Amino acid sequence: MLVGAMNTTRSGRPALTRPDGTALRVLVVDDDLDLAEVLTGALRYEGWEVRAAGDGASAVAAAHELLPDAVVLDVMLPDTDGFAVLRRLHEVKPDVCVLFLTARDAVEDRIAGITAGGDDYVTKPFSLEEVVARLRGLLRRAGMARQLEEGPRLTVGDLVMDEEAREVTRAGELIELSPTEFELLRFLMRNPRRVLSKAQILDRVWSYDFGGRAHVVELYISYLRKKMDAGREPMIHTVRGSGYVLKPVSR
Amino acid sequence: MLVGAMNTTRSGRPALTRPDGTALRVLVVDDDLDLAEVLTGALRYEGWEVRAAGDGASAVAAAHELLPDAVVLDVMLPDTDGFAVLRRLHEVKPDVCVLFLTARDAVEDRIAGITAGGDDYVTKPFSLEEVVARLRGLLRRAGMARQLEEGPRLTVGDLVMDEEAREVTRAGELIELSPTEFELLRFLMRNPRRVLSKAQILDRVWSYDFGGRAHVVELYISYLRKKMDAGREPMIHTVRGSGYVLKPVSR
DNA sequence: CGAAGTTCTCAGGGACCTCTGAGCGAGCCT
DNA sequence: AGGCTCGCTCAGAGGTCCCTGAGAACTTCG
Repeated sequence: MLVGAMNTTRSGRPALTRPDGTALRVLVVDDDLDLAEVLTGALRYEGWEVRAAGDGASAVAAAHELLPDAVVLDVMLPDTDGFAVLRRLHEVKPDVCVLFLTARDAVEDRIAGITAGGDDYVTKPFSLEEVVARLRGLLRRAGMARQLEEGPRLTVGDLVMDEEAREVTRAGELIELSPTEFELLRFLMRNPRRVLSKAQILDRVWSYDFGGRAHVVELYISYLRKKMDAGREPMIHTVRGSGYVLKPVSR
Repeated sequence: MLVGAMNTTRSGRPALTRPDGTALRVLVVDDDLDLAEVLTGALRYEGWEVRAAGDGASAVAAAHELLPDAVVLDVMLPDTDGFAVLRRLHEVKPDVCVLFLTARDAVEDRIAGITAGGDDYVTKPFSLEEVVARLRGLLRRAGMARQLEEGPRLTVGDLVMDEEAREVTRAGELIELSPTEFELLRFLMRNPRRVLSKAQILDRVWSYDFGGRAHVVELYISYLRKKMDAGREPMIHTVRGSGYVLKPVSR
């Protein structure tokens, strides 16, 4: 397979790109360097151009250089608060999308209003899948992202996921999923025909501070199978010793 | 699907545009920078071109550059009062629409006199849904807005809302709603088939200074259900862990 | 000034979700 | 085949999320 001519993610999936076909630019702002590192890696994996900053001042400086399409912004920063940074960022680039990171307890507090513009937020601890999904949603709605293949729906064989309505159907039949089941399936559907290890799944779908064991993944795969593969040709396959694959039914 | 060619809101809804198809231009004038930021974000989210100014002098200057179709104008400004600014604005652009922001106990007489010309006002603290709705109404009545799709009524399945008459019917049957219930339903109807989190709903429907808990949203959803879903196929669905969706009944 | 309506707080209870533990079966190796 | 590892599933504890009734504070209106 030839890549290089086309904008692709490191995972081989087609990337969301800017209208001119270049990579989307994202700025990550968090004073927790480990977390910033993880986020940066995950977003690069999506095929985006990423820069990181550790405080409000360097965030504004970086924004001047990068002119990012989106910013992932920790509300609690050492030097300034989210509102101030947001204002400065909007001065630099008025149409930038913002995804806020916030502690769970702070939600009721000050976030109300910040996100009112159509921006979004996730509460710590979050899963990488969630951050990526929210960011994709923001960029898509902002019209900054040009779709190469996928629409707001994810499709694998007769399995269809509407991320906005949080609805999943198989062969037209509605499948009800719990939040964790939904995120697990989303991760699988975004990586069809690819074996995903239990460790990979844990890293992506579960919160970064989850200490649990791989057994949970087996359990949730089991739940998913019961709900979507029951009485049908199975789409989720076990690769013993390696992990799981989601495949459209072969014919 | 290609976006960008067409004028759409960041929410994906079709936008109100100027007769020539370009984005409507709005000027926000308020010395509370946080509030101005929130308003700016919310109006951009509607697909409009927005600029902000913090005092009367810079408002007039910005108006010269932007030539706005509408102005959101705080009556209390640090340098001059709103009425003086209004006169200057009318010199710059005689047909501009004005939405006043005013404290609840402000002298309603003078406001009434000014708004008699067709302009409108909202009292602080307000909800973003209300500001957006008033502004849409103003622009529509002034003939500045070209309708792309929606008229003054919103329709989801057999549920119909006439925004101007403040009337809601389901299957032709009139449903009486309190002001808050009405705004909540309006927000839901403007985002059908889309899961809205309680935080999002709070941000849009409740006043920006409302410190209450997400619990209120549950309560009002409960009220709405009692009034519009009672004895019928339900249209409001709970998505546990995520929020609520409004969906037309069949499929 | 009383009555009706509206908004919000509080608390109980129920439904659902997540994860643990254990038993069992299936595959793999020698 | 036997023994081992790996994966599947059941059952259930504990926790979280959500719904709803009751009522207090406030506003509006007659």
